[in-house]
Amino acid sequence: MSSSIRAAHEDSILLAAEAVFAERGFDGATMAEIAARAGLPKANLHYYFATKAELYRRVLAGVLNAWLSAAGTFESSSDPAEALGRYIAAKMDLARQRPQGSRIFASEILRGAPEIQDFLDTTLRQWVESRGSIVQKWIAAGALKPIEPKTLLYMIWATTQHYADFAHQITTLNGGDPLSDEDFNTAKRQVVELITAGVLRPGPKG
Amino acid sequence: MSSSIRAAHEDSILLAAEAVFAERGFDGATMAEIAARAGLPKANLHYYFATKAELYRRVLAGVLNAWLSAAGTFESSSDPAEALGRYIAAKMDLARQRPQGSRIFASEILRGAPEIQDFLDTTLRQWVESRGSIVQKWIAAGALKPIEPKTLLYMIWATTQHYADFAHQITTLNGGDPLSDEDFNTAKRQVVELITAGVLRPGPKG
DNA sequence: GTCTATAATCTGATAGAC
DNA sequence: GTCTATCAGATTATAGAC
Repeated sequence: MSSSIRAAHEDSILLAAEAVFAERGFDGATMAEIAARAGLPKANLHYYFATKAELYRRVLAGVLNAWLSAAGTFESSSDPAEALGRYIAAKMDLARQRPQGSRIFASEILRGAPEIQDFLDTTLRQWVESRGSIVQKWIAAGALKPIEPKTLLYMIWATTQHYADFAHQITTLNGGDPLSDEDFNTAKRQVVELITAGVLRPGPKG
Repeated sequence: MSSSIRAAHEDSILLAAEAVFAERGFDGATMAEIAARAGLPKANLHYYFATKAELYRRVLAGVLNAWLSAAGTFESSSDPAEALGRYIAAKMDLARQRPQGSRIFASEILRGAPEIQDFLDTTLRQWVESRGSIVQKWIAAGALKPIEPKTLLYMIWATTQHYADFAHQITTLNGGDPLSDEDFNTAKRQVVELITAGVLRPGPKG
């Protein structure tokens, strides 16, 4: 089945490309390094992906899909602490499990998002508006302190994605060792608690 | 005075280089674009800076100096709310006033910090340890909730630097216009309040 | 579908006249 | 100190045999 060979090779190229783009950025990545890491001759990449930019866009599509999957965990609920906690935890897990995707996204934004401006303008913008409405509803119900919803969202994105994008710095400050699962889970719990404690309106019991 | 011509040209090259490195990253930046933006012929850059890497390192040195300047605002104090609030505000102001520096730093960390590993290992590590001790002291005094100091520091860094590193995304989600001074100052106040409210131990008055 | 050779382009860096 | 011309190397992409 030639189609399964094609699928298998595309997958291994995309996997290698995601790693190289994450480590070197779009301009720093070379087709030669991607080919070497995929275990294929360089010319073979161009058989499956016409250009470096097309390969990059395919990698980005996978990154955005994973982002959307975590974004789907932000659900309306009468309990904002539970809803926010679940979303923050999902974003922390995504940063832990797919750090390369987060780094590629960060690098793309740093460049001015030449390849994903449409995603920002449409999908992301609608998502932010709909989730902003949920936050506004919680505020109106007296469950959250008054706050610009985007400020809260940015803090959640920034903090969770930091564990992927700045993992090298975190490792250095951890004495050279990557965060253990235990340390990461402690951080995840503390991030959830710190943010929810910061936005939840103190109840009548103090 | 040849030395003042030299200083003036070095400054204009460094200024142009900071902009280009921030927009394109190290690999994406070209000496030709830096020269064009500095208003000098390309060969002239090599007269003042032998290599692209040396020019990049000089730019990075300025970035780290600005970072250290803001870091100095984190002082020991009997009032953690005031000390943390001042530090967070200083970091927000730095992100607003020198976004390019923050972006170059982020890009450098994403690459694995090949040029500033020494800074991370020495200066930054000592700074984090000393400030971590201050946070521990506040926790022991019952002023802050128990938390790993690095988790708090990472949240502050991530959130404040997000306003520089992800400014393009923020602009897009703001309808295409950069944040106004008013919106930014509102965000700054809310970030300070959200983080301090999250870590401060509720007093006896609730 | 695979792979070697190579074309075409870009870019960092230098030579050398002024 | 300045600047034009150019070299040398790297990199994307393609040609064409197998």
